[in-house]
Amino acid sequence: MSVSSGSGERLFAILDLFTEDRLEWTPQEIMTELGYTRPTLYRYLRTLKDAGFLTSLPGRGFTLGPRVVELDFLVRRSDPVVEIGRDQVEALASRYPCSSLLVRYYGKKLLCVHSACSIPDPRSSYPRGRPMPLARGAISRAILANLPRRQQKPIITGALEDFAEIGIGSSVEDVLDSLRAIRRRGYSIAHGEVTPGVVGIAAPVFDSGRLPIAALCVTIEETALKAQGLSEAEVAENVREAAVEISFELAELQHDPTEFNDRIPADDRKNSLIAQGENT
Amino acid sequence: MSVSSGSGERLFAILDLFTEDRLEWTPQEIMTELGYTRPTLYRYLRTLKDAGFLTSLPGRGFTLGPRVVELDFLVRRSDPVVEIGRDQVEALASRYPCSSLLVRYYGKKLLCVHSACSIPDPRSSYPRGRPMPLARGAISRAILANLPRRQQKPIITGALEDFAEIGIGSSVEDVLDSLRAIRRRGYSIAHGEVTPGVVGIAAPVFDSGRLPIAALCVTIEETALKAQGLSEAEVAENVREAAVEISFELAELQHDPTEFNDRIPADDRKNSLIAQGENT
DNA sequence: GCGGAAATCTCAATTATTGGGATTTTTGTC
DNA sequence: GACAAAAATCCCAATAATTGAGATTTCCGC
Repeated sequence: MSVSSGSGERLFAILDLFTEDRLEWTPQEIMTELGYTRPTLYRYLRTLKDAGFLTSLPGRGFTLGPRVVELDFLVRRSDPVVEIGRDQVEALASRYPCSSLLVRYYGKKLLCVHSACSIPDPRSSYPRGRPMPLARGAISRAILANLPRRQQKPIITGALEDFAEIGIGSSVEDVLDSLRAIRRRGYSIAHGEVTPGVVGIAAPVFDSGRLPIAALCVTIEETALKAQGLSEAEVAENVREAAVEISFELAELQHDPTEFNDRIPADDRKNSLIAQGENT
Repeated sequence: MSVSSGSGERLFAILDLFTEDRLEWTPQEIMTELGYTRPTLYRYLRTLKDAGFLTSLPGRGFTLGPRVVELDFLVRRSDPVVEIGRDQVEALASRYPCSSLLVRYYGKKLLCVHSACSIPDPRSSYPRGRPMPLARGAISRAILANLPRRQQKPIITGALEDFAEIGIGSSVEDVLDSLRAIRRRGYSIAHGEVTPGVVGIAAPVFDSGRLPIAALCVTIEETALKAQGLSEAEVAENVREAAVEISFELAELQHDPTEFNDRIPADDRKNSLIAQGENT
């Protein structure tokens, strides 16, 4: 679809090399990886460095640079979901021995945008910025269950095995039924789908157009739940309410945007939501 | 010096439009601001959007996108100063009723890379990613005092009025003297330079090459200091020690880099430090 | 200070970017 | 649901900017 040309995209291709398991690249490595010629690559690197997106480590090559940090600050400021959700996230974390996350739905990806943690050594850590797959876990389903059919279908068929394995359903229709139930209930629960022994409890956050744009989630050790004499349903109800509160405040904001000089990003109507963040 | 051409730079010029007081831009506004033609601009916007650096708000134009968030996550992972300093920052915040910051020195800018706060409504808030000027405040001087002469000179002459106003010195030589004292003492203190009534106490963090790459800082209300019966020197001593500890752990890391698969960004030897982050 | 590697420069060829204007898609309104 | 205005995209020839081979300079470790 996208013609994949343009020197801009070749610039960004360099940034795309930097991943969680590879945070440093030497020019030589980039050259062989992307096949750019030497002068060209160095020109690109220079541009990226001047812009602050890369910074050179003395003998080791390049890493991501300070401009990224600066921009993230601006993003935090411009995202009402973060602004509004922060309090709820922290409230949940202090109420239960858990880590609680606010995860935004960006087209094809889930991205944690805020998190808090009230236990010493969390086994599954999802700090801001860490992407998560759109096919596993409570968060995933909280979102998925509330998408319009049109969008559910391709995702489900694309990850049918996953759903079967989890026990959500083995046919598309089965899965849809399960999702319908989740939608009605207002929250989703997952047992050890991401981390063994950890329960995930998530509820959707809606924009004023009834579309799910994020999910609020609490992850808590199964043992901790028992130790505290808590029922999953009880926690879930709190998560749901908190998510509803966030949705409500978001809607309020949109009707009276003076409070916040911004609005929820939502892309082309086609996708009903933002459709970007491709890595390839 | 930089020839300021290249379509890459014109792409980044669009990102540079987004600032703290202007988080949304419509294509029209960008066109008139940067003077790009319509098809070109839309092409650029598309590239930026596909890369996830921008996202379109339905009727309102564009904002910064999720890719920024994702990249910041990677930066946090790759920056040992953050990784190591986090604990010290939080320890200071919990010891005093203050906000404590870890600020990195990026060539011409100071950028907060981590902060913690232990008071309800901090009057001067410096969360991660917010840049600060290189000519005012305790942080500034903690860094400046420990730079090699070569680098001090231009900065001092460039902001002589500021220094005079603060009372650091009215001639370059005076300022240098003051800085020498600060260097010897190991920390710097500023009274209400950034926010009236708030004291800033900062100490430098060094990389293994003896160059200041960051500063640890505690900002505390003058009244709070008194109320707690604390002396500035006492707090300062703790800040200094914490900063020394960070420097020490950093040096350790560099000698045995196996613990952390990364190292401190430090640019061309010319500048002894990272020299980028230009906005223009 | 020397030698090898890394980064930058020069400049002509060429390719990919540009932009005027038509066209299509989207959005808001009736 | 349909209409008009605005927004975004498409088309394609002209052209200006990017590209890359190789020479040259700078950097870095010894």
